[in-house]
Amino acid sequence: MRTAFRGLKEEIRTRIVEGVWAPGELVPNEVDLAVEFKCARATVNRAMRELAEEGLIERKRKAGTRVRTAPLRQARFTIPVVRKEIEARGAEYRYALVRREIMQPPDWLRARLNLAQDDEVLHLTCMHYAEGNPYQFEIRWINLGALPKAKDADFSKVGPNEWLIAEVPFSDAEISFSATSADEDLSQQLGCARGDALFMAERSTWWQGQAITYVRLVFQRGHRMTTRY
Amino acid sequence: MRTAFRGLKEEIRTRIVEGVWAPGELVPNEVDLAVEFKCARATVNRAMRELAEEGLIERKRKAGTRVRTAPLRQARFTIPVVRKEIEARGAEYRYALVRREIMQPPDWLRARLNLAQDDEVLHLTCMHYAEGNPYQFEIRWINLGALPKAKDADFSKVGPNEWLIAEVPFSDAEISFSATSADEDLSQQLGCARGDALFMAERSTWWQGQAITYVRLVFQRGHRMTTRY
DNA sequence: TTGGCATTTTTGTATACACATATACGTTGT
DNA sequence: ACAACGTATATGTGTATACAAAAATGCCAA
Repeated sequence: MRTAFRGLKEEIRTRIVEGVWAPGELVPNEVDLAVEFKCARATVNRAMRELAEEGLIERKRKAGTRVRTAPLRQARFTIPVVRKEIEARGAEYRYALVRREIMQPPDWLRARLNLAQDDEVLHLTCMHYAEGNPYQFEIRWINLGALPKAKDADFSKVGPNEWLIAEVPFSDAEISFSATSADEDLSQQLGCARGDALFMAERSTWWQGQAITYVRLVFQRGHRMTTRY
Repeated sequence: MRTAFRGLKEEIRTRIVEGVWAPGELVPNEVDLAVEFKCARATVNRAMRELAEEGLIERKRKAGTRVRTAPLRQARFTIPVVRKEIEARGAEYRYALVRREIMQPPDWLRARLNLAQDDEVLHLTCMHYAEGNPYQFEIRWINLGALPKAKDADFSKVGPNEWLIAEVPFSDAEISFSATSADEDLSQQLGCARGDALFMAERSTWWQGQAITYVRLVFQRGHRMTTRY
């Protein structure tokens, strides 16, 4: 309980999880709590605001603050750079460029990224290894219309992800997770059987309304993405 | 720009994404920004604190605030109740209890939930349908040692998830996502071929140090979990 | 009864001020 | 050269105060 608002937050949190303040019930207002805890209203306000942010309580002017009946369960994932993810586990990271090709985008990609008629794309496939074992297969397309520099970049040593982060650090993205079946290519690269179920992430990235890249990341067999909340 | 700190936040954000303040660079300190924007330092502080929370900038006392070189990419998922998820899309939701059984927990479950020697578990399997089509297969174990009430609950109309949310609304959980291959049971229930790759979520739930439940949620073929960030 | 308006309560935001705390950096002493 | 120490500085937190904005409530009039 180093600081007041933190202590307050925890106190309120325990009162809620222990059921002192039941779901749906009205929590005392800020002024009353400030009196009870002998602090300023601003301090109560900060504690409550953060708890609302976390989805534990619901606040409305005049109506007051109440404990959520159905708590808003939300989990937060940090999307790691694959190299750091591997190194964080104390494993040795290795990268390899598998294929590189400049091409006209297929229709599905043109639609997905909303590309212009004459935009070309750089198509890359890469492998990421952890401790020598296949870890992640990366299939990427980069919009050369938005990022012509990518044509001259050397992706044999540094993966496109890290290159892009250095080049376009702040972008909007849509990410989705799903399962996919290992085709011939995937089973070869990831060292698994054809038809194995693999965890896959797809990400489309934009910067100032322009499509930058679309990537599929297919993980080794048995991969799990975990978080607590 | 309804409120000052929001406007400030957006202004700072654009300066960062547009590259006015480059990655790794020091941004002006709170006092200077307060002068520039003609507001109080507390207002600047709030804007900056939230941006740090979002992973855009990094703050250290005395050292100042700098733009993150590798922006902390983090996505937030709201974990929905399956019924609401389906109804939110305007589809009709239907639920069915497939199996119900009270049993001794298998060893792997005992280990995972850290169960006592004589704890029994309620094993349930259920189906969730959207617009009449299989949507999600639920395989659940509830620790009767912690929640004896569950023995008498009627899970034929309301799914165990919704029952549990009403019963133990605020719990800690660990969730993980992966891919699994459809076995005989899954392919039957979800109407897909054996061996199909399916997206799966697993969740272990605790309340005050006691294991409540472990559940596997296997989704229909082709399911995606998507978010923007 | 019902619709609309004014009142009042509660949270939301902003300000000025104070002090705490971490820590980069320069200074001093060996 | 290097370690120890002190100091300055930027962020972190807390308080008192003020006004704004939303919205539930009650009142009044048609």
